[in-house]
Amino acid sequence: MAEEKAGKAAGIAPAQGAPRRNQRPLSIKDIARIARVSHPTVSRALQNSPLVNAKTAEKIRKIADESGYRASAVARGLVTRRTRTIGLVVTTVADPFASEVVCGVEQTANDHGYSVFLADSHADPERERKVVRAFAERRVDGILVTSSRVGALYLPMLKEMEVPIVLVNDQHPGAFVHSVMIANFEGMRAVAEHLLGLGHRRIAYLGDQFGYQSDAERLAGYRAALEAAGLSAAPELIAHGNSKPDAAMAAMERLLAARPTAVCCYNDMTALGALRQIRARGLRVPEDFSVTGFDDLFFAEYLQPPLTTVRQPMRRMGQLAMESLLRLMEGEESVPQIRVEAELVVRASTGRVKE
Amino acid sequence: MAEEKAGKAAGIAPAQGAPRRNQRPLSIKDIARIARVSHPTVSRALQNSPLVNAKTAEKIRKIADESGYRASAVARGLVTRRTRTIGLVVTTVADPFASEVVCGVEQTANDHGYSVFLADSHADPERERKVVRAFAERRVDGILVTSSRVGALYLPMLKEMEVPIVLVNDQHPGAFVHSVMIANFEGMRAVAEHLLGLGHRRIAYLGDQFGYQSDAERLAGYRAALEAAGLSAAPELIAHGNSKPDAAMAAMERLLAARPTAVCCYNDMTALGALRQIRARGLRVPEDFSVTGFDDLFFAEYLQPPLTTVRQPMRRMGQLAMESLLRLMEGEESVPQIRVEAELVVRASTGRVKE
DNA sequence: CTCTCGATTGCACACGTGTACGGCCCATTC
DNA sequence: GAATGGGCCGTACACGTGTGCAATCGAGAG
Repeated sequence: MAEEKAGKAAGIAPAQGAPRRNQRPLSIKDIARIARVSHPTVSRALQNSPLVNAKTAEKIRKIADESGYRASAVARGLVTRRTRTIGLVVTTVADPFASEVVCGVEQTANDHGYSVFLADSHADPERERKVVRAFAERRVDGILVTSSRVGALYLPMLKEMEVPIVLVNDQHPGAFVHSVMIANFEGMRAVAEHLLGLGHRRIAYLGDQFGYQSDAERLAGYRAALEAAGLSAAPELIAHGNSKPDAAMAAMERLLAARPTAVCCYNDMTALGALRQIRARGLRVPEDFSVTGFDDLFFAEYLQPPLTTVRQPMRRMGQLAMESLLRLMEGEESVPQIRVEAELVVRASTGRVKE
Repeated sequence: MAEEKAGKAAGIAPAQGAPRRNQRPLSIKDIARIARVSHPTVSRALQNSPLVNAKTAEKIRKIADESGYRASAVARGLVTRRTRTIGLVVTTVADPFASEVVCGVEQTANDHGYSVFLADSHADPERERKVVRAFAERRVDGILVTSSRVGALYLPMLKEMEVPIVLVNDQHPGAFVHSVMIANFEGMRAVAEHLLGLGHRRIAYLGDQFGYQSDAERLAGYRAALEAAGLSAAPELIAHGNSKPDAAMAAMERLLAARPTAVCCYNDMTALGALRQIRARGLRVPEDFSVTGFDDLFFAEYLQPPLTTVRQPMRRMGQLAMESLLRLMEGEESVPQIRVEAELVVRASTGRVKE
């Protein structure tokens, strides 16, 4: 374990200046005093209201700009009842899929003048309670969830605060919320068909036990492909991990006992573990065994061999989700559910079945 | 106190209709009316102030709890001048290193009642301006930066808002801020020594042109190891990318012309690209060529072969940074700079030099 | 019985911004 | 010359919470 130690900085003087602790930022009233007008006039001028004389408005804006005045979003939020703030929940930012979505969300949020509160739920009920409480107290205008493990009692809590909610890649049966989803069924069916086309007949499925709707749909896509080829998905060819590589290794070990020649993984993280286990068994990829992923995370094309997978436009999905949320926050009624196409990306981790 | 009827003259219950758009959350005054006390008493009761009678305080808390009251952090922030909010800047959340740090930061921030505003700078000056402006308007209590590409004029802008700042893994010469850093020099020296110990003599360095301080320190560590072994770092054995795999591929191609037998990469992302280029040249790792990384990102041990690298406790570093920021925000004067030890992790991507 | 003091509680502000409303000044119109 | 009206600006609130201060009440002390 790494230990930290205090750097022996040259001198005890972190003193960078005067005690500026009580220095408060200047307010609209300070600007008003300088410009010799009342503060409402300043307020209007800064909003480019047509109610103020063009000349004085210009003067006021100049003063505000030169003095480095920054309007308090806090005070404004209090009176307008809109904070221009959203809450973004993820299971963990450390997951590459979530990171990409967060990136897309943050970008479009900022482009529209919204700031985002980030919260990690870690799939921990206690922490989820705190997140909901925090968002409620912060008076966020909307909520966006990318947590794939939203608990049954979690969403209702969110619901309580009477604010629009958008989910990414998760849709509970009877959900009261909007969502942006990937075409799970079609995507997984496409990889399975790809493997069938390469001659594979014993194809395994390695899912995510916490994948809920997503896992169910992908599994269904896998099943559909097999059945269309006149095969049936044998129970011993199906196992579940938790989207972490080490759990995938364990699950893959069980699957190998059933002698498959290929495996469809729930996502790329799972494929990472599967690949390792397969190699540990002395099998070569793709000569002896084929592996597929889902997501097309940044590392997929840099693996050895590069991973055949299904691409999700993750950043774009974050953007779409945020755009839906923006419309909902504007009061629009008919914001549609969004379904994004998945794209099969064939690389070198899949090959013709060995004779 | 006079009992006020909350209902309007029309007397129609607003609880039914779909348009709950104007439904405002209940305030401290609503609770006060129900409890038949004044609102300051409610305020004090909810703060567990000893100034209110234990019985009434209990009653008030019960009412607040049952009615689902949530204190407005917005209003509180306005009057107390402290929002209990921090701004977190990253170059991009989509980078695994940043994600891990963010995770650590968010966790400890929330544990201390702080919410975090996340902002992506994307190393874009225009976007950086907007981030600073947003944080200033939101009246954040502190700022945390994990952007490895902080521009020269970016930090001064941050400085303007008179708020404590903590940097992670970046330290500008003459910096006015606090920071948490990894032992870049020692870490890179350790991997270089490891390669020297395996008999390598022509060892290349593949850096990050935007790594600034970090790159300079790691390069220095590499140099120090070579010189201690009586070697000198030839210029043709040094190249720079930008921490993205494809740029690393291009840089690695140039390096290979100098016929090295091993390469020290600035970080794991760089190693990803280097590995691919090396293989494209028909070289086997580690039989023909050795590769090392830095960071120990989640995928490092799942690469084929598993990557020898230097571990950074990224999440812990985020935690430490947040803890420093907390102390600074509490007004502590003597918060030390923090330096974290790096740990060499030897795996299979490095081997004895080929005869 | 009166005075004093401590325990509670309410009143009146403040925080920084937005906005309905009224008032002033000046030009135009009859 | 007076009435009208529009442009511009200030006054007076409101938003929801925190806090200094005064007021009230009851009990114990003298």
